Amino acid sequence: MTLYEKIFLVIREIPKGKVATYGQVAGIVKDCGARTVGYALNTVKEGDQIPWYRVLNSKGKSSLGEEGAEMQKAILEKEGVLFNQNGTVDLKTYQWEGRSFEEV
DNA sequence: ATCATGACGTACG
DNA sequence: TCGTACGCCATGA
Repeated sequence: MTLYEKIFLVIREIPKGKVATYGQVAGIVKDCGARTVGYALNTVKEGDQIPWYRVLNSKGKSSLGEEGAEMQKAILEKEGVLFNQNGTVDLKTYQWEGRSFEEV
């Protein structure tokens, strides 16, 4: 199993209506840094069934461009995640309490 | 095997 | 408080 697979497995565990940060995922999948998580998501294809939109940076905002961010925002709102005026997510409210990779 | 790159994070000015 | 600089690790050429 590659590191990406691990990352994807963890991200798939993010429940609907919750979000996680790159750093958090990196912490769960300890064999990598935050950048690797983002890089992994970048390689995700559309048919991979990965809820990439539930992963935000430490600011609680999408790291994509404006366009991607808006799309992501739309999807998340559809799942019940509310955004602030500045387009960020309230992490202390919606951040997923991820378990260790071992539990998965 | 090496070089350059990328959806991040933290420290410092 | 905001902006910039540097470090992190795995992947693809």
